[in-house]
Amino acid sequence: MPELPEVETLRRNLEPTLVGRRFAQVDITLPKLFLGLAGLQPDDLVGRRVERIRRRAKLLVFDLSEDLALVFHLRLSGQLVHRSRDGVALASGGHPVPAFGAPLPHKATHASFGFDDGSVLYLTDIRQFGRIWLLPAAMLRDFLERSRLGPEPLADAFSEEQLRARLARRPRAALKPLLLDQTFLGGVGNIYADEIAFEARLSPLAPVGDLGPERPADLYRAIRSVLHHAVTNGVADIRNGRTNPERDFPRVHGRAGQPCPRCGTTIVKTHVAGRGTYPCPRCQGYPPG
DNA sequence: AACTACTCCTGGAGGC
DNA sequence: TGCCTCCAGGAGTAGT
Repeated sequence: MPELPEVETLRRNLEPTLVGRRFAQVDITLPKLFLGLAGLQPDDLVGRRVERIRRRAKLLVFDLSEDLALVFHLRLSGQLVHRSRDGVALASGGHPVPAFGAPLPHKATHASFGFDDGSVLYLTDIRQFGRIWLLPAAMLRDFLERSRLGPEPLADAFSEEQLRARLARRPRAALKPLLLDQTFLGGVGNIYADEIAFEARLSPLAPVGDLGPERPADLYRAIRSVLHHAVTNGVADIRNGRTNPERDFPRVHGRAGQPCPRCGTTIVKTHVAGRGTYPCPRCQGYPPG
């Protein structure tokens, strides 16, 4: 599930509660989700301290003492919950099912990390697609480069000019598949791709080479504003594809049959790149032609 | 290079 | 109630 805003929110939540803590005990109950590089095993975490928590695209990266790194990818349904020795919620984030306040471990809790203060970090992942990598810090750069992730859309270094240059390299690609391509841009997933296309008033099927001179600027502003808004004001709240009608976000994703918040036209559901896609036919000129 | 289809999984929703 | 199908916020791989 979690896309850039959810992972960034999780990172900000965990930072104050985990940095400085030492691993005391590690329990991996679903072995396939743990990938130790250079022969590292889960128990190699014990005694290591969390020095820093970073994010790259949808990856959550723990820099550890003694030159190790622990990397999480929550994929579709992973969540992390950090609880104190007494079971008090310290921090949580990721996929909201099961509810963050539910008893832990849940039957889908596949890894737990105990710390020196008695607190525990639980990884719960119903669909088992999430992964954890433990690797030497010296391998982290290669590890990240191998996935060829595109630029960080919220970084200062990500400019409109950079976006234009990257669009120019893929002129025949349709907008939504390009936004989902992690080598084009790091961190956008299915919900935010729809929200960005809506904000920019662009069809998810529009070939980006046909946007004309002005629209890339709209797209750039939409990428920045949609992701920034989500990180700042709280993230998407969806349960199994159903939008929570109490919230104004997402504005179009999951809202087939509801009126467009801009023009009132009924939002439709279609499939683009094999993913459920929700455009406003009028605002976004969908379908084209 | 750039599509699609299939794969890894579980579980909730809705049709009958 | 049960059974069935479809769908779900990701991404790697294989085929065309």
